[in-house]
Amino acid sequence: MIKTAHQRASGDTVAPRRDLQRLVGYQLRRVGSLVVKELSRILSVVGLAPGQFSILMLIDEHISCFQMDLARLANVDRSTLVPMIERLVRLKFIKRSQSDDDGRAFHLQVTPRGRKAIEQVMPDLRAFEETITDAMSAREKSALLQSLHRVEEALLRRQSTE
Amino acid sequence: MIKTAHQRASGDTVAPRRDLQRLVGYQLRRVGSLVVKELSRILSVVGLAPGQFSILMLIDEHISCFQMDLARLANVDRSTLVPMIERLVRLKFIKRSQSDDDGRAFHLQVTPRGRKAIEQVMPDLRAFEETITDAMSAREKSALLQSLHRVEEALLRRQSTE
DNA sequence: TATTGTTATACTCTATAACTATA
DNA sequence: TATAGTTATAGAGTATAACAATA
Repeated sequence: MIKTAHQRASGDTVAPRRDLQRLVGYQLRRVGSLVVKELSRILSVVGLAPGQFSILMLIDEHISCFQMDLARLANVDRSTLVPMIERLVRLKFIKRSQSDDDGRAFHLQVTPRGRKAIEQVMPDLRAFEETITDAMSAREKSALLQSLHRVEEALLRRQSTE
Repeated sequence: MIKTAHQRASGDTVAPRRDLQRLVGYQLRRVGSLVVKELSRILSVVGLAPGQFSILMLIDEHISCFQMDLARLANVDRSTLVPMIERLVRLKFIKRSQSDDDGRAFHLQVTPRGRKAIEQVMPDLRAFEETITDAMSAREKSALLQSLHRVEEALLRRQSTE
């Protein structure tokens, strides 16, 4: 009695997984992409994608920073930032102003409109946080966060020594 | 005394982060993208990207599955799979054979060559696992993995109720 | 010479909608 | 009608290399 693919439910797979699920790297990638998918939905009400919003948040936290600062903070190449910054400027969520001290660089600042977008979306983001840490105790939650920070540091270390 | 962006070291940011680092969702996305970056490097020796390799692994674990099975297992749309499958077939890492029971569907199976690619890359992947769980005890590691599975389940639940 | 930012280009991952062939 | 898979298309995120302007 053979089932079609669509007749198989989630827990009813073709064969058992072996060790894929036990790989932290695999699981991080998997969960990361699910998070992005959900964030896309939430952030679409202000017209931003997850990456763009995270840049907006970083600018908000680092008043009057340069793009090179952001590249380092977000762990991306400076060229990656260009279209994101462009998008945020076009939506008038941030303001660029040439630095007096350095003619090559631009100060980036969140505008009131950008602040409003952040505020508008925060309740949903907090609800999202609640969802993903649903069945966890406060202790578990902070352990998870700490582990994630450790993984991040290990990855950054590894990256810089190559 | 103003520093240029490049003079600022990693721990020496323009202003302190506030709560971004404490958001599990943000941190998962951040770490997820670092993982992908590193996996890209590791897997490039067999000519695969992280997504493509994860599909190869899933096929290996679910002998003779259909693309619809994979879509569910990998949490992606069936159309997303097409170019990945194509790539794996072109590299002769998997084999497609039409199902006798269902003329629409194809059985997917890893070839010896595909197995070899997996084996070739496993040592580096294991070393990568070591790196990212570097300073963690066995207890911490399994707690992290468990938390990640919980987050995944919560996300899948949320996704399916929309 | 080195740095900031841009441009051109390319690849991966992702989805939606419309399509073909089969059930 | 519904399902398996494809195609066309689009957007997001990522990087490398070469460039202009400035330091």
